[in-house]
Amino acid sequence: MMILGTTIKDIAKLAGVSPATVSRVLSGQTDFYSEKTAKKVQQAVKKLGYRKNTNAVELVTQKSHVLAVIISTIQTNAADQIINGIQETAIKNNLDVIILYAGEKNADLQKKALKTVIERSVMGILLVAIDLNLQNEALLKSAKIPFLFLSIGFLENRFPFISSDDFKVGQEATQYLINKGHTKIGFAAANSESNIGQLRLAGYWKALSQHHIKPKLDWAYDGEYTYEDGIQAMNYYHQHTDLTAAVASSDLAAIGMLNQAKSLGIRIPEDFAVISIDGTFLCTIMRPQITSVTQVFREMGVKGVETLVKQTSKPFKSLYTPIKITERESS
Amino acid sequence: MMILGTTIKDIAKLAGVSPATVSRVLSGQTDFYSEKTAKKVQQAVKKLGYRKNTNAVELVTQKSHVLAVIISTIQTNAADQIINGIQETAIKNNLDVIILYAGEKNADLQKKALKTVIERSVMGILLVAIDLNLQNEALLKSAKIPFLFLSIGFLENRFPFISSDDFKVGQEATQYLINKGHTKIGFAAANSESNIGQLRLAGYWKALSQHHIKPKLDWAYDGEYTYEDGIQAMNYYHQHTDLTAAVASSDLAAIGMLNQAKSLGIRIPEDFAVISIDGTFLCTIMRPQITSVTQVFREMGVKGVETLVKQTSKPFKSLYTPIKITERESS
DNA sequence: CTGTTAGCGCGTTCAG
DNA sequence: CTGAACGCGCTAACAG
Repeated sequence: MMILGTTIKDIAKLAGVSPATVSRVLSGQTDFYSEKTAKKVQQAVKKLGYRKNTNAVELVTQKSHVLAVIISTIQTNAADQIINGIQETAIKNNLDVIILYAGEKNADLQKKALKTVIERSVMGILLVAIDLNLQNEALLKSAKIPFLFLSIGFLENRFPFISSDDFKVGQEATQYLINKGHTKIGFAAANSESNIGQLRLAGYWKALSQHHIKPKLDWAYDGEYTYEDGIQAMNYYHQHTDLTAAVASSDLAAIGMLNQAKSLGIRIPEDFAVISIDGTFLCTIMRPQITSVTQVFREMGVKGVETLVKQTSKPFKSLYTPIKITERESS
Repeated sequence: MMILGTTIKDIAKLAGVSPATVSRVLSGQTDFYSEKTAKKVQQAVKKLGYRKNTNAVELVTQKSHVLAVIISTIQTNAADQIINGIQETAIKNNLDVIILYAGEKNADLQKKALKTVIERSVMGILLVAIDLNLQNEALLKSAKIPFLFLSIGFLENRFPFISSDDFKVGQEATQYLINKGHTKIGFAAANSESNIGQLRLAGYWKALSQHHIKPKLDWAYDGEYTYEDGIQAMNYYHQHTDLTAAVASSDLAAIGMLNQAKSLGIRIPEDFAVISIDGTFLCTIMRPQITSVTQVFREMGVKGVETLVKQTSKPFKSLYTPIKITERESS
């Protein structure tokens, strides 16, 4: 239920001017009205408690200042960092930000979120860690609203994105462990069905092969970034392999590995080294602190908004943000 | 920039009917049109790729199906649970949810978020862990939009809210430690300037006094729910007190205490017991796992939406959600 | 069952 | 500098 408020007509009447004049004053069009009328209008506004009707404004102007962020369920604060970057940059550009949750692998929720923002004709859409199904891809494209994927990359530039180079992520993580003297290196919670997972695995294999290491098939343990997947991976490694180190596909997965290692009496990093992918605050509050391939999530958000704002008619160029190894205590 | 799409007029023309009929078909008003016309309309829609203009709809109907959630960046672990509850319940009630970040103690950001949702005349506003300043309180009230605070309570029913009973939170946490045999009990990162902090402290003192324990002034160590505050509290306790246990005002603060204890060679729980307030997943991934006063954040979200939906003209009744002690390894 | 008319609140011509 | 008139896209009221 919407409560009808005072309109520019009401305040026009009270101020003794026309609605058009009120509109000019309120939308801050300098030099199109006299000081005197401006004051009259502002007094009337204060008295009646006017509030703008954005629906009407956007309907007539055919423009929106709203930037929509569609996000999948947050498990770590990676998304928090991205959102902080988005928010800050949006403010600089005079944009309002609305965030919609699309759940996790829930096509219906995704669709609902997409429809919501499309039907409101937002000025742009940022998709954070969203894995769209085909139908929703079509929906997104048909809307003709500028959009950009964040923290998720695509092959062959299927969609514009800003993310880490996940091949390099896998490669550098593995290279780091090799440099530490390891030769039997796993990849835990690899998520091999996703683009990201495949790219990281490819990087992992590349690094191994560069050092003439032949990975066994079960060195890559599948999973989905979760704490539980980390636990299971460590369990499996312990029972079935002689690995001495592993890359974990997320901070949370790494924590699962650490905890399970402790349960099994495996010392980290003496018996087993772990490097995680993400580098959120979780890495620093764990003991041992977790070495990570650190992604610059905040920067993804910043760059994402900037790209959308500078948007011309030509398509976006996708962009890789830098990664770095942050050495801590788990390796 | 908004791209003009096809309107009901366009599809009306193609289908050979009037815009009103198109509107009826599209808004699913059953029994107000024939099968035949419905089909004609739907074909035209498919061909032209129509998408609804929600601004126009809301402008004319004076109604919105959008529920706005304003959220602060603090407590983001808990906020996830609240949002899940909100989202799920919103879907059941055919509501769209938009989330706005209001930063942390940032009056300008708060104001911006409030204005954004107010000027869009959302059907309701849920404020999650938001501490409004006076000016923004006035803004919120003046909007005449139903609202509700979540996870934050007020004295004297100044605003409607759904939260844990923070007096009880402080009292039961303390009582738990007393039951464990402790008599020298601190309260870390107490946040004594906030309503919540004061209520919890009051509960803490009550529990102590019920057992004839006279707390020293410096047993309550101030702070703001953060990891760093937890570290500092433990440091202080170690240097200046002979406490054997403490309540931590958040899971993150508790983690800070645990880590600092480890650095100082203090064993948890043998030398020092900790119970944290919140009970998010952080408690279970730490080693030792952290005993907590567990709040039902998800339920706050569910109840919040339900309350807003059932809203009549009379004011909300505020509501306490249950708490429980979840014993783990830190005590 | 369907078309016509009117108007939601606002910004924007176009005259004055 | 200001007002009158128009229309954004849509639904609701009222006829037919």
